Amino acid sequence: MSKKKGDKKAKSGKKKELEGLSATDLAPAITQAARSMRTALSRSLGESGLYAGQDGVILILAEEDGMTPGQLAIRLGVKAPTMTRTIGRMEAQGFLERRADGTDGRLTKVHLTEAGLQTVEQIGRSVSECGSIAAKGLSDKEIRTLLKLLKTIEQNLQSEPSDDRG
Amino acid sequence: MSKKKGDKKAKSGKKKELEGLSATDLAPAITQAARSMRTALSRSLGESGLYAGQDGVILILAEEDGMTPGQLAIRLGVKAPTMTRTIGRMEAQGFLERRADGTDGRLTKVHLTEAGLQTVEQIGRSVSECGSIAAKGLSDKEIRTLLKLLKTIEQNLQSEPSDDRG
DNA sequence: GCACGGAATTAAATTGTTTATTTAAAGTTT
DNA sequence: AAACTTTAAATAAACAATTTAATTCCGTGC
Repeated sequence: MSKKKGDKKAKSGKKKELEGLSATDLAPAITQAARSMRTALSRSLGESGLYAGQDGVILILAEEDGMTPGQLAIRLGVKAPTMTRTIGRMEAQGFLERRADGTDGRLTKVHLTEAGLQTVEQIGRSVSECGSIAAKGLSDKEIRTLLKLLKTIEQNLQSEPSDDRG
Repeated sequence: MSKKKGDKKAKSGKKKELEGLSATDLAPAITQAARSMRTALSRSLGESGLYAGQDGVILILAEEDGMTPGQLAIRLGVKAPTMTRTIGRMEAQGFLERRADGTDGRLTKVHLTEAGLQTVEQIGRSVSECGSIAAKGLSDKEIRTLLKLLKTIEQNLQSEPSDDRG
């Protein structure tokens, strides 16, 4: 077993369910867990007038103000267009504002407003609280294991951008 | 809050608050993993003309045809309106069809069409493949651990409506 | 006959992706 | 140095998923 490294593809004509015996359940499991997490976070975030997906922007900006949309997108793992629109909404909501970069005309710098700054603590609390609720009953070690596993599969998925046919 | 990275208060846990030292990262980690998974699945599914989120409907219907939208929603862990919309689209795409229940006028039964039936195998392959890609480098035991942890946090989140407003 | 409850749907808001367009800096050629 | 080409960043548009709140429709019960 464990033909992990030097893997040859499709060595047998059968269904070879060996590898997929558990991995098949991975996609549904992650999807559901993320949905639940998103819903919980969304609820908690709602008190500050934010939607799930906006929290990360403020948190990152609170650490380093004046980042560009592109940088934010990379940090948050979303595509640039998503970030553009989210920033637009958050600007309309008054949490942040865009400023043109004086040096490079292509760049846009995103800055937290006073209202945005005031949400930082609440957001941190919401995210932390959701994580704690989700992790209830799990040991510290288990949480770290989960985090590590999650990071691994994320890297696996991102290093395979497209399905190589053949 | 001074829970920065590198904060070395990770002594062997005794207090409950210490659990939160890593749990804070849980929400972002799951969110991102799910995003990557969704993107990968979406790509793989695209070959059959389906979108991520539609696959589960067909898979469930393939096991038990004629379920109601409400039942499907519960099985897939989404809310009823989501299912209504997804079913509507899939019906327009020709993968399934709605039929009124003769006995109870409130119910709608969802049935797979011939075209829908033909996608079942491909979907199974896509889901399985994505799981395998995501799980690359992980042992069987690790995958099972991940699955178990995921299920735990999902149950934790769903049993806690988080309605504690004070 | 009328009120209540459940199932499905509609409405409105947002995130997310892919594809395509605009704008500005940088590089290349003449 | 000027004009053209290429690249990079931000954005716009189209498509889908998801949620909550409100509405419609139907069956059951008072």
